[in-house]
Amino acid sequence: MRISEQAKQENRTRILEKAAEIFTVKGFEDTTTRDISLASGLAAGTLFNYFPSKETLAMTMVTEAFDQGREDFLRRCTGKEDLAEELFLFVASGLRRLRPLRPFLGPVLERSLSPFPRKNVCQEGEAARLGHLNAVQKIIGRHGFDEAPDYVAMTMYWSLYLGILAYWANDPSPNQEASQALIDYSIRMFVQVISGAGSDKGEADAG
Amino acid sequence: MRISEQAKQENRTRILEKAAEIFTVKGFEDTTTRDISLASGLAAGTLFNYFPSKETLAMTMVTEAFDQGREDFLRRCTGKEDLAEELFLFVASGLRRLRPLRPFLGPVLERSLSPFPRKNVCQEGEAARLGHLNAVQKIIGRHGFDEAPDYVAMTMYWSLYLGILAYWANDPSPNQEASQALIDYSIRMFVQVISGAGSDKGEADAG
DNA sequence: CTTTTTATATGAGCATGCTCATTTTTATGT
DNA sequence: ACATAAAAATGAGCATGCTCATATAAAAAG
Repeated sequence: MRISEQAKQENRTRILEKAAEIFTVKGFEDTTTRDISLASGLAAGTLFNYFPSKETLAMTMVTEAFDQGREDFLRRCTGKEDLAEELFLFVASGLRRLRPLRPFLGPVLERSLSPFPRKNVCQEGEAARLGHLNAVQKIIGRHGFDEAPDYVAMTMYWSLYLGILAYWANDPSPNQEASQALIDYSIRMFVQVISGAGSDKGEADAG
Repeated sequence: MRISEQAKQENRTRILEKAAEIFTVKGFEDTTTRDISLASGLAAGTLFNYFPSKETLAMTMVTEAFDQGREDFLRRCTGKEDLAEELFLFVASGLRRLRPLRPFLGPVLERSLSPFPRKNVCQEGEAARLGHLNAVQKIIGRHGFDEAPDYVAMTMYWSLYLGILAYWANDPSPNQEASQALIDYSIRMFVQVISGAGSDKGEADAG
């Protein structure tokens, strides 16, 4: 069978749309790939011609949200914010775009964004993480921290960011205000670290 | 069929031993529950009379390591450490006991310890987290922070701790020295937060 | 218009975590 | 000893993510 480029794009789009719909209603884990295929008018196996895994399919939406969030950020950023303010704006821009995906975000992010070592790393997940961290590094650079933060700082940033996502993903307060304090604290803490606060190592040595 | 209490305990122990062996060689994900059952001299289904899921089976080992780590900590703690030192000792004691499980720890901890919302929460995982956090609270209390840390502080702690575990789980340096810096920084950062450094909220408001 | 080539759709089928009706073994009561 | 009840072992079977040989439709070549 051969299909027009247009039909192919339409299939891909339809899969993403239907998947988002069903994920939202039934959750990520209770939605089967057969559900999605059939709802998209395709056979069970065909879905995997478009996305190599259920995880990648979901992460495609997340990655898109991340990208849009970054664009929003660039548009909203005035350049007059201090480092903490700018990071807050950056994180908030991302969350705003992730908002529609919130009902099924938990299991997806847990699998794909986690820094725990795994066998089959999801490509989209890696890309999302690197893209995000890269943007953070750029922001930091613009604020005059010439020496790039080391692995310690960036590892801590990612840990805190995942914590924010996890908390925010099931923050029951109407507009996720409860998450704001967490974001605020986390960012301020991170800024302190890369500002070199307490940068003498080995104070507590108890190995 | 009815089996002596002794035989039952022996089965349980054998399952745990064999599972650890095979996990270590093949990794968590490449080990099937059938592998474990057969190696333990049991039929495929029998394993699930002893552990409700593969995840719980693995987490049983993790929980045991956590518990032993806590005991070690109490034994090694002199009471003269400052807060950061004591927390460092606590974390190090846990890691020491987790060491044998390192080869297959990644996927297990990712699933079971993650704060991301999921449908089927693993009981052992919840217990491990609460036990750990509880111990941390106690340590903090002993150091004269009467008002218990709020959810923000404890959420941040857990985020940082998971980051430590993830980094440590595949830290290639001979004795995981590279993880020490991360632990050190993370703990010092946490101590700063609960010490009230920058406790005025809402400085960066960009929602 | 026919043939050939190529890209894609298809659904049977596999592996695996887990369930459950059934079978088997032990303990208890007489 | 024997019968009955309780507890645990068993393996067939299910759901589901994913693979792959095959079928099929469009495009290219003749």
